[in-house]
Amino acid sequence: MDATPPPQSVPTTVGRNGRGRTAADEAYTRLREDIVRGRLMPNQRLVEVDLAVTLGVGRTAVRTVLARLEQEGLVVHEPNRGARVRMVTEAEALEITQARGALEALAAREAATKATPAEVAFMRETLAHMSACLKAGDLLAYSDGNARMHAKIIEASRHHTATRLIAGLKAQMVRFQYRTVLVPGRSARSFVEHTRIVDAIEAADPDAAEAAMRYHLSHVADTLREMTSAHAQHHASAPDLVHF
Amino acid sequence: MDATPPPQSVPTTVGRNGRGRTAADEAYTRLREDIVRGRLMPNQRLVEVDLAVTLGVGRTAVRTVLARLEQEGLVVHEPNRGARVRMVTEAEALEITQARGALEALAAREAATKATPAEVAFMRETLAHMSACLKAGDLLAYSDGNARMHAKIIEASRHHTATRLIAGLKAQMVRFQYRTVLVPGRSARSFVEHTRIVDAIEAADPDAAEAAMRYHLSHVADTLREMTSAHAQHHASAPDLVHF
DNA sequence: GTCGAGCAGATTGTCGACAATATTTTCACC
DNA sequence: GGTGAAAATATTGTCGACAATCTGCTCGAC
Repeated sequence: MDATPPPQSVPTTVGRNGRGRTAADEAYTRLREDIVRGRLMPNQRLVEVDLAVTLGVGRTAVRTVLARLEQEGLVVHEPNRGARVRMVTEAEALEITQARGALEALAAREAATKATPAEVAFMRETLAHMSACLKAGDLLAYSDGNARMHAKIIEASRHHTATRLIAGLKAQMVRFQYRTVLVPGRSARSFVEHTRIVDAIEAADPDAAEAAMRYHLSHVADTLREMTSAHAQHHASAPDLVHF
Repeated sequence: MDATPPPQSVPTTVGRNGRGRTAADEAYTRLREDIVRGRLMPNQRLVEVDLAVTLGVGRTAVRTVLARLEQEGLVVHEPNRGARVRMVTEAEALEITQARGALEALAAREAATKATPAEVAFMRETLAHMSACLKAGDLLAYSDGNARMHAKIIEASRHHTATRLIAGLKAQMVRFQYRTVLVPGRSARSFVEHTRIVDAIEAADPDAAEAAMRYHLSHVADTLREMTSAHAQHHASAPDLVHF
């Protein structure tokens, strides 16, 4: 009842290997998603055979997947003692936010000299959309627009290294993005800050763009810092969203 | 003569597993070193069986090692086509330097509030040592002191995330550190810049420390930019060193 | 002579089995 | 009844073997 029925081939996820995508890659994507989306709790043990069964691949594949995830910082692995989902403390979350901020400031600077008119136009549209959401009081939609905005700036920077590093940092934070603060009144200020950033990018002024982004992100970090100290007092307070 | 003699155990590198260090870890360290130290050329193919023989481990271990190195950005891996040492272009080197600069600026900021008196003292000593090297014209020794200084600042920041990211970026650059520029007169200015950074850290002034580091690193990036464009003209010019 | 089909050779992807290590349980002894 | 050794269990570390895939080459048709 609990043993894998037959050792007969492996039609589980495979069937047809989706063009160049190996089964291990598939497993990597799936497990990564499970961790990032929070379906696997922090500190939860990751037993190789269990994962192999779940993901429909051999233990070897699971092993390389775990190695990748460890290097990525999503998993910790002690020799002979197995792997666990990495626990990200609030202090670490602050660190990650700071590092991400430093890199996004660089991205903004680069975007100021490299963004195409189409990209700037997209930013303007997003800005308008965000403004509308703000007026309508739809903070969740505002947060989405916010994410799109930052993604566009990063894309416009054409800075492969910064993009890669930011993506990695973001993955470690997703758990926190689901329960981060929206301090009352923060949205309005956030919107103004974003407007300044786009202005600087459109004006092709790298220094101004970097400074504006830095200013914006320092506020985000401050907000996060306040949140964590508040969190220490009354646990599980209001449902929150940080506005980047 | 060329086949591994007997399937008898594996005393190759092992003998006694150096306390918690698995054979795969050993292999990882060794291969990483070989890439970083330049013993393996960029774009060189990394055939799994060959590496297995060289490193004295099985192919499975090699495979996880390659997965880690790929995630780390030292190796590229195409499905069914194997792995190669990643080729870092000069444009990418500039990117990496910029990203590293952004993170080191953050580290300097943190160091300003977290450095211990002992750490500041060490920086002062290093500064004095660098000054002496400069007077003696020993640029190689100066470069060493320079590296120690930056390492100390990063350590003093106690910023685990920034430290980790910087280490990763550094590894990708080592090949370039062996052939980067020392523009005439750069050392003297570099020394002044370092002094300002340490001053700010000692004064526990985060803004000043970050600004000083940013100023310093922008010069490094400029130098690197000039070098790469010059490199395009007359290849393999003077032996060079970049002063961070 | 050039082009494509088809056939080696080499290399990677995947798996199950065995050995080594850590963890838990059992049980004899004080 | 508590304590420690020693077996039993669970899990990871490692390997070789087989299948799938890619690469380069040969060879026949046009």
